[in-house]
Amino acid sequence: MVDDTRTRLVESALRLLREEGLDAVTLRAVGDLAGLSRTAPYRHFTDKTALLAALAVRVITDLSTHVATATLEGEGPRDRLRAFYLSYVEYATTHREEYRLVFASEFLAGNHPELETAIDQVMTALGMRGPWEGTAPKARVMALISTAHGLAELAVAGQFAHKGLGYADIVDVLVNPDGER
Amino acid sequence: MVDDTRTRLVESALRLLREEGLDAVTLRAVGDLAGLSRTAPYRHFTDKTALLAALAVRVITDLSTHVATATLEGEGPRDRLRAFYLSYVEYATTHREEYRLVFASEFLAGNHPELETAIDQVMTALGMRGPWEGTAPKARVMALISTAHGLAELAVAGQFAHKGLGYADIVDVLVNPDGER
DNA sequence: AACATCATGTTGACAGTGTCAACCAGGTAC
DNA sequence: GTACCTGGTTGACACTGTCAACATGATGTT
Repeated sequence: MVDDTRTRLVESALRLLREEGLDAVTLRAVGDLAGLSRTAPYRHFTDKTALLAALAVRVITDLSTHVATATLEGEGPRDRLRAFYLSYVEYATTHREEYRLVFASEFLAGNHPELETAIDQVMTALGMRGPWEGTAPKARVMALISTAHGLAELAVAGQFAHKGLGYADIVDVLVNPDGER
Repeated sequence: MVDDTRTRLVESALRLLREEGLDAVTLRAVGDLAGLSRTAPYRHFTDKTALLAALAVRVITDLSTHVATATLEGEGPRDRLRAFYLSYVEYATTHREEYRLVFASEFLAGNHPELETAIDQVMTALGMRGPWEGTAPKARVMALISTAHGLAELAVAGQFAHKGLGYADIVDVLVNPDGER
């Protein structure tokens, strides 16, 4: 109740993003859907990109919990690694527009500390709960995230289906690099 | 000479992209810089995204040759793998805007077969010339590209520097996953 | 030679967009 | 009771992609 309209704005933006894609997330549309006026977001966000950043924080938190719970279900380290990759990519492909938003160029370039720290926290959380529980140095965590992210983006882009592959095939290679079976 | 103005338009767009960023690549600016009028691009491209797709093809070809030559210099398979990753990420970080363009959402979603096939060719070319020369099945090639791409995007986003790491540190982990030295 | 066609280019106009300035209500503080 | 801040509105602006209409020169056909 404290910041009701602010979250309502973010929620409206999320609905637009999900149902009509990123291009449909316009300040006017967000205001309309929230039952407010076109420039209402300016009372809660300095910028359009600030609104999108807040939205991205929401999305990345969802992604984080989805992956974290799925990863925990793995039994051995290899199982957990596979579960991590699979759940990450699964989320990305079933939430295409949202996933794209998180890594959209505006944030990569821009100064949105709010989002930066959220990404940070999620990354370390994933790394900690990941296959190398607790013992993972930073570089390993980043390698893990890098791979998952690249995988997710190419999967979303349809580069695997395009070649008669599923992303599970790529995950197989990643989990089992030497090809033993 | 055959299609002079078309390539001049692409070249103008590339200059704008490099010097002022993706947002500065507007149809009017491109036309101006090419000494033409605002809507001149419409005689050579159906869309703005079609122009950007042509530009992306140029960029991705550059990236391909850069990585291919660098990779060939590696001596053993591990050296070549490291050279591949390093040169890929190096290109991405020194050509940020261009690299982002190639993987911008419009193309990922859109129907630009021209670009799709260019990506295809480059991918297989890279895979073929990569560390598992010739013998690499499709899934391995895609795993390689996925990792390189994820690495590149996080590097461009500054997620490594942000933690006191260089991308070379991550490459170390990727090339030497078991941490032997 | 005369004419039609087409590729290439131009200007004018239009709907949308992010953004800002100005204004307005209502609650809070002194 | 008056000043002030917060959250909200409308009007306007510059800019964008895009289209329709028009010009013009080259090309080709008869």
